[in-house]
Amino acid sequence: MPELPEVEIVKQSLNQKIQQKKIKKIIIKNRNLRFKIPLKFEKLLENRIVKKVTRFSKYLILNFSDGSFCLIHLGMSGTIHLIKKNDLNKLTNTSFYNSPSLPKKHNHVEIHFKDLKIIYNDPRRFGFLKFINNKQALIDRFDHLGPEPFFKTFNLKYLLKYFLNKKKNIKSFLLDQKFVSGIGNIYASEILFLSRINPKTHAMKLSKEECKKIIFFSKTVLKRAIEKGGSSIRDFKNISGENGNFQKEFKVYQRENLSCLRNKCTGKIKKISISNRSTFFCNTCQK
DNA sequence: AAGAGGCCCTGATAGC
DNA sequence: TGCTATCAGGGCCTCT
Repeated sequence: MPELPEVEIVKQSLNQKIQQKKIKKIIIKNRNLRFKIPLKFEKLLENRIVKKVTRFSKYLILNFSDGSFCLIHLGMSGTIHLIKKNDLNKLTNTSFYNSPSLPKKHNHVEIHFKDLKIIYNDPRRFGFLKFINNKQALIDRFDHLGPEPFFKTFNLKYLLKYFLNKKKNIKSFLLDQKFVSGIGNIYASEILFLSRINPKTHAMKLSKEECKKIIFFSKTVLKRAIEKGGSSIRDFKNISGENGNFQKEFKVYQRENLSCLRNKCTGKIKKISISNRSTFFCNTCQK
């Protein structure tokens, strides 16, 4: 599901709801996520106060008031759901929650606060949660990740140096989190379409101008997607159950055999596989 | 040592 | 109440 824009949407909506709140209880229904959740996890989180929620790349980060953290990665199919305790609950002291959009299966982790809880749901279990002791450990955990497209360090000099003698195709580089972090399979195709670059182009063959376009459109596409609340294909929703809208602006993703949307281009969108990931492009204007 | 490919897992859909 | 194959927003690991 989630590339950088979708995780950013989750971060923003979580921040409005759980900032400065204390974790009352953790309930784990299934520990077997991407990495097994250790038995001590509940004790490590309970009674900590969420100072704020931040994000790096596709990782959500609960920042606790004592300087520790909890990483949340949503993998391919993870979602987070906010459940408010119903007012009725306060009166009757039952455990009735108001939960219109909560899936029936795969609700693996519950984080309870005083008046609400958030639930981590993940059918494929490619995501994970991990407690991190301190700032240095967090920095170490992200050590292998390249800059986000928004960073100043994601610039022409960086690309030209990185692509020197690199035969790998540009589509794979956009998905390579060591090179640039936060872009996933949807936005990689969209960025290359806007840059008019064929996804199979060897990185070392890219001109200076093409590198500039990649930098520019990486920033603008992700920024626009965030403004539109992310992309909702299949099941992405924000934590209140609302869809994003960027999928309505897809130029190539999931548009196989449809006409190219570029002004005056008469091409059709093709779907190919690159490193086992579907890749969409116009073979007329992305030569 | 860069780069390709497999694998972790469930669910939706298409084709037979 | 059909089966089977294919594909899906990610990232880590192994092999060459």
